[in-house]
Amino acid sequence: MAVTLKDVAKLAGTSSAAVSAALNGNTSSSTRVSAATRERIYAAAAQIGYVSNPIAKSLATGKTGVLGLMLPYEDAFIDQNPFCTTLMAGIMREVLAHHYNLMLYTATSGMPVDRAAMLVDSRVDGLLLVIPPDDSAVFLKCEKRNIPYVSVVRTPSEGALTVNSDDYTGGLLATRHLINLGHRRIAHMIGNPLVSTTAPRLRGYRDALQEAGIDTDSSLEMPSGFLRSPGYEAAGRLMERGSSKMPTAIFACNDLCAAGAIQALTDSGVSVPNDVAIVGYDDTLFCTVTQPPLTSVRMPIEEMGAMSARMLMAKIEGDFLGDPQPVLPVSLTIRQSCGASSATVATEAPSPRSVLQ
Amino acid sequence: MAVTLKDVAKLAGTSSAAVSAALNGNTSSSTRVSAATRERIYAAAAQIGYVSNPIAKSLATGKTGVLGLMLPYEDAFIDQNPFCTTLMAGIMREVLAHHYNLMLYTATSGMPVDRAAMLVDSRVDGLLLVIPPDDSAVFLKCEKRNIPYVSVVRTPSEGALTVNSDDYTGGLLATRHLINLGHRRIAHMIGNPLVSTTAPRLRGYRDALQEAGIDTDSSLEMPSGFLRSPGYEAAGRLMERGSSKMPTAIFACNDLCAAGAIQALTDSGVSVPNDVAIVGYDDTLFCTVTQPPLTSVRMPIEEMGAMSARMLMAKIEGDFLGDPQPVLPVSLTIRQSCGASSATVATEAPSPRSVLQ
DNA sequence: ATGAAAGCGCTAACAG
DNA sequence: CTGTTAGCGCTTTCAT
Repeated sequence: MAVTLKDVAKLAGTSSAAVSAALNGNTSSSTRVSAATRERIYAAAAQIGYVSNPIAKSLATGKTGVLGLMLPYEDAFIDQNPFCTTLMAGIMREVLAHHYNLMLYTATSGMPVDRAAMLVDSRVDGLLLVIPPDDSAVFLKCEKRNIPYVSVVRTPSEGALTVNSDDYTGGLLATRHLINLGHRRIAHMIGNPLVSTTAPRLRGYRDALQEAGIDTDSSLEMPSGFLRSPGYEAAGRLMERGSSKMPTAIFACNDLCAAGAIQALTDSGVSVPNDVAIVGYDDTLFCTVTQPPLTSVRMPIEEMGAMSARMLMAKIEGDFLGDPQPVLPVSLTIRQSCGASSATVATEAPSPRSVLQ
Repeated sequence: MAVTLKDVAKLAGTSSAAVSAALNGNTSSSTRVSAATRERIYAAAAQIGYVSNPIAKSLATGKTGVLGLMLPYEDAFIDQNPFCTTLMAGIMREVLAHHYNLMLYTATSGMPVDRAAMLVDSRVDGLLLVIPPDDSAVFLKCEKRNIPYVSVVRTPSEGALTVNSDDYTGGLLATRHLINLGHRRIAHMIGNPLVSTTAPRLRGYRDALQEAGIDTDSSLEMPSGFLRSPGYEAAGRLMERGSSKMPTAIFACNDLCAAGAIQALTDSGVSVPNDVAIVGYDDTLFCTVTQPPLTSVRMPIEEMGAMSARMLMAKIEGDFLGDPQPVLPVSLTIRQSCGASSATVATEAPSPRSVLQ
């Protein structure tokens, strides 16, 4: 059916080994094939429209040139949180640049081991794990079958390759910004304790308060989740405290949650930023659509994707050298939701290990 | 290195053929293996932790169980337009349910044929093409190498499998809604003539005007693109017309564009919806964040993804039966941006062929 | 019901 | 520099 190496060899009057060598550039040291036969091979291949069969190649070499991307849950895309998608853009760019391909998987957190095993199969040379739960069965499978992997957004553990952004500094920047604007009663809407970014951001929040000599108040640390409606509800609970105990500022775990809070406050006639200032996290497109536009902590999501892909490919090819657990820097994009002069961007130098604090 | 069929066979005291048959359920008619040997095989496989090698299987069978997903451009994710990502959610759901896998490709529209050829390789059983340009080299390759494919969002052509939503009716619904609210001077912000959804939506807009006896005014049909800033600028140009000639309503090509328009109008002290009413398209999360919340045409994006995946898998397996060119129904989600009573959802029965008009 | 053997299309040793 | 020969791990006739 399909035209194979052998067909090319026959037409070029040579062996399939020669064709293989010619079409792959070179094998080890020399070029193996002479310029003359190479030309004949090229001509023959072009004439009958030969296309290499990567499956056969993979079986012979044991390499597939494919990375697996394991997303945290089946609806990873649908919540319209741009994290996964922006990450993928960065990953795709590197993957294509290095002539790899990407295979997509999604995992439910409670995935049984045997299902995880199916994913970790011979079709991929390595795996990119996005926000994997710490008890993921996939880790076991990878270790056992010796498959290289890189985790994106996961508390670094001994020997593992991980890519994170500096959540601790993010919490610090957001909270300091509010403190610098004169706020003393600052609430923090906490995302999800099971996600590894939650704890360091909370520490950053607390440390910023402490720096400023402000006592932490655990009733101001509100679990709220990463979506819009929990942000709306959490802000509602805040308002029930009465004006004397109500915070004058909120540091929300992400932009969606912040947008919900803005809505709740506005609906109740509380002015943002005059009565309550708000900082979001992720610096997504939502920040420019909310009224007022949202000040937000920015992390280099696309670069995180790109870096994780580069690390994985280097690991696969055995020439991995750099930092096995990079922590990428964050910054603060200032808009109108805190009443500060806008269009300013405060950048922070990377503090490589602060995520571990 | 890895444990193979042969290892299992040896341990179970049988042949690799028997193991293959046992582990794959059944071959043709009978079960081939007796219950006794089957038990031994299962036990042996479990004992040494056998995992099938899909690469070898693919080479032997000529099937990979992998669909290729070709996205329209390299930054398909990064513009934060949820179309691609929501589509992928639908695709993934079906793909996983049918025990297929998904491989990701992105294509620049001007991709040369040889690069297209690389993508259309033996690693996939079929291709899902998202918003492919009509001159895409991929079509040629697929036809030539006889690889099944389904295009999502593309003008149906003879014999091709395509999935579309009813853009014509979408344009009709949006425009009629504005007309019913008393508007006569209605602008349409046009997305991109190269994208196949643009023309039918424009036709819907024009036909709705005609139905109502309103003359079309080409100066009100403004090219604007799918992003926020062109929407902002287009609204600016509209306002330069002076209040007597300025439209009282806008039908925008998508939500992002509509959000930009809202911003421009609000910035100039023009009230939405009191002075100008706006309808968006896509009914994304942005609709609930804008001020006022945006009335928008909704299309079943996730279902479009799911359907395209199902069609492709059926085609691959040779049992494709249904409509080769389905056109999915759209509806109108009414919020506050037109001044109509909100929380109403006008639904339209599917008009299967109207996209072709 | 079962085992032997012949591939799937390619690469990698090995002789020449 | 080049052709021959084994496989990679699996499925699939074909005898038995």
